[in-house]
Amino acid sequence: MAEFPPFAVTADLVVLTVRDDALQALVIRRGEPPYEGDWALPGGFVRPDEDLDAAAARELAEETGISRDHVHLEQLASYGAPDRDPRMRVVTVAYIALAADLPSPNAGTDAADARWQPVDELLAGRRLAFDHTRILRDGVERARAKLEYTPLATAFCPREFTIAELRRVYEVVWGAAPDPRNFHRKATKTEGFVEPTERTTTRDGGRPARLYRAGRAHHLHPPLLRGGEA
Amino acid sequence: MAEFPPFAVTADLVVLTVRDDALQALVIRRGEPPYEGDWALPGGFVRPDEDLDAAAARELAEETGISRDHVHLEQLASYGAPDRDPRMRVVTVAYIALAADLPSPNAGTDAADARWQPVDELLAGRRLAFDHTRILRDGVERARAKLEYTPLATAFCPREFTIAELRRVYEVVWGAAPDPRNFHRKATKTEGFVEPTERTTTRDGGRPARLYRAGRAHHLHPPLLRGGEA
DNA sequence: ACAAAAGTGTTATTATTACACCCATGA
DNA sequence: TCATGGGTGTAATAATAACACTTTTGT
Repeated sequence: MAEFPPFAVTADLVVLTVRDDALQALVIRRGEPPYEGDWALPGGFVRPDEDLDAAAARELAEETGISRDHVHLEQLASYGAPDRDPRMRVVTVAYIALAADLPSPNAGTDAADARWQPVDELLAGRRLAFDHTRILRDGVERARAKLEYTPLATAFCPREFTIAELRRVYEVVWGAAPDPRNFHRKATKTEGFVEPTERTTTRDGGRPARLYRAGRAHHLHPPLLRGGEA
Repeated sequence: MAEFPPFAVTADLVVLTVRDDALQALVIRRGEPPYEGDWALPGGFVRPDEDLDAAAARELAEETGISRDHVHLEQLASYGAPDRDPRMRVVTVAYIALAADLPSPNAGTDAADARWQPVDELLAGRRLAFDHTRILRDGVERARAKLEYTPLATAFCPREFTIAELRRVYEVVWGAAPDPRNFHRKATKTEGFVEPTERTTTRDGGRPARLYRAGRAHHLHPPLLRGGEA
């Protein structure tokens, strides 16, 4: 029908992991203008016959080699200010991807230079290309909020993990450490949060810790609340 | 940059209100193919120099006459399956708009026929055009979830309202009635949820009820939880 | 006086917090 | 045996849920 203004549509990714006791995001150095040489979030054009989620999964695989089975991938929000890209009118559908610390930091084929960087540094000091600082901030806030009332923290852990490893996710993402003893009870007794295996490990030192897998719940009841807010 | 696949981008709206003791959504009858004669969510193309939020606010004003100051408007999600519109490749950025019951049900200039309809009926029986049933379902679920941990229920109330009116929002949106006495305490004592005025009303019958205004908080601490979930 | 809805008090149950303390391993 | 972290017990506090009861209006 009729006329309509043409837009470019991209899928961009806030890929988060817990690495070296910090929440880190994947950033890619731009090889061409605009913002040449600056760091940016990974992403690219949605193809003509591709759904948005599929585009995000494809970009994730291209830039990191992570397959869709090993991440939590969810749509974050869309960004479409008229001047956000000086070349043309672009609407970006942003996704967050949460993954366990990965074997290879950057195994991309597409990216000239890709690396993990702590989100605190990315949000504080340097500027990312386009409005990617804003997108990253929104993605981190989404992840922080969802740790409260969903079992999403397990997405940052390998397939089998100890309660202490799960707790470290909360420490790092929230920047505040829950009490280890109370956290243990909460995690093991909240229905569907984690499921025990028969195996144990001593990789964290001390007494052997039981290994768990992610449970089946989509929500935590009751939630794990951070302290008061404003 | 160079080549990129062109997309049409629309902003569509899930406009919700509490009306006749039911959660209702605004739907518009389509005057042309495809889906001619079917009901659809209001919305339209984003203009070449318009931000996404501005497009949503403009469509809302055009279809309902509601100004941005009198609604809660927030981005919901984007939908871009390749075949969701048979005419062309369209990505829709969906918004939810929550408003108090309105003076005029439909005062649109754009819409041939617009009306409020209970979301239960829209989600159960009839089919909306395109993937709008899915979008509506997602929007309703977002609203339900946010009532738990934000003061968003006040968005469904007029500027001054009684605690009973606020409680009826929860009754209708959740389909479960909180205890009036406990709800009263929770609403009045949770920091920033509601603020008392000097005025009272007897419009609900019985003893006069104090009128309140929406508070300044963005989150409820502690949250108002629905019963258990799966 | 009565119905109807507002609002307060009280108690049992449940969840959170802050610890003391024991357990099982490696060195 | 000691250090290290895993895991359980317990008591104080806070939040929730259920419901008796008083208050203030309209009719």
